[in-house]
Amino acid sequence: MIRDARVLRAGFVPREVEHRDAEVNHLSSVLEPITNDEPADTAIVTGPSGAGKTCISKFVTERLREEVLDVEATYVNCWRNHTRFRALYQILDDLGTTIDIHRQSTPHDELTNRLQEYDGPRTVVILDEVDQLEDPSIIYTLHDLPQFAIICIANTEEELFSQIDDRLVSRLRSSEHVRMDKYHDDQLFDILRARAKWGLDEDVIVDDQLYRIADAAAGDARLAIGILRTAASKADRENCDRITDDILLDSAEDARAQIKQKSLESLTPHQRVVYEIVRDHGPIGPSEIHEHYSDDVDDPRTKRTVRTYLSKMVQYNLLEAEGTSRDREYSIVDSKVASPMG
DNA sequence: GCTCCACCGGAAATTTAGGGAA
DNA sequence: TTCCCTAAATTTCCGGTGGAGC
Repeated sequence: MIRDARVLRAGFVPREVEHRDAEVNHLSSVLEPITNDEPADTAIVTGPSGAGKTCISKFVTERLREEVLDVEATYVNCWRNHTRFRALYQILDDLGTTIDIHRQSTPHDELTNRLQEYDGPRTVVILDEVDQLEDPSIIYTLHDLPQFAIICIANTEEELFSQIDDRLVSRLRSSEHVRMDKYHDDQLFDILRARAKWGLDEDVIVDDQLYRIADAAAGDARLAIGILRTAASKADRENCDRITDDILLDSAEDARAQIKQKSLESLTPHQRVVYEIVRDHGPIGPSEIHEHYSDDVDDPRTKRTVRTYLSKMVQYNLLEAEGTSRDREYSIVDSKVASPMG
């Protein structure tokens, strides 16, 4: 029943982007100077999750590379590569200049030097989830090098600007800003129908079901496609020739759980223990968290380190904090959005 | 208004981990 | 193996914040 599984994967970039013509054209025009071997402006792409920020950024750069020979592109997920070293390493790795760079014994400056010395084709650097960078100075470094055009992707402008220093803020304010909104239900339906058409056999899923997925996903294309993918593979495993309503209902829950699971996998064992304490006992204050935590592990870290864990998990949207001082309490983020799938 | 105190988070110091060279 | 180097993680220290109780 699954014709082409790639189409249903999260990172898939389609040949045609639906309902984002204005944004695609806007971003293309910002990068346009590159086609004449001239430096391009930095672009900032903002919008809620699942609005298609990553998708159109990759789409536009891929199309650019089809049109022009001497253009490179590199994609950095700053959430996974949140240190300056890892982000720089990822870029240099894509450019093929990391042959003799080793993770542990190469100074930071060496990576910066490599970047400055780079004299290959002009390169578009997509910095996804850029507000997750621990040290945003990498934006500054790249911004100064005419060889690189940067696309900064973040949820909101405020989140991005709150992380970086004033000098850079004033520079970025003059950058081109592509704003994206959540998809409407009918737009999401079109996206799903296109994916179903290429990814699944005919009649595996009916329009009414696609509408219900669009409705349940509340404007989030990543979630919508995740639900479709989960439903298709579930039906495939169960040897059904079409997706039943029961399967669809289960898949909506599973797809949400999967997205959260991905975040949890990036936590260290100690961080995981802290998360589980908050999940089981929350809302709960920091002292109590540390007491439970010290009981649960053999070699507990200090309160200060646990505070760092907690603020990190708040940033990752796994936990939420209420109160500012002595009244502060942590609880897990409730991802159960009312689901109209039934 | 004052003091206490749990908590926050920045900065610097220290420890840990992992790779290369001799 | 041992020594040396560096990034990353952690700890130590500490000033700042803001409820709670008086």
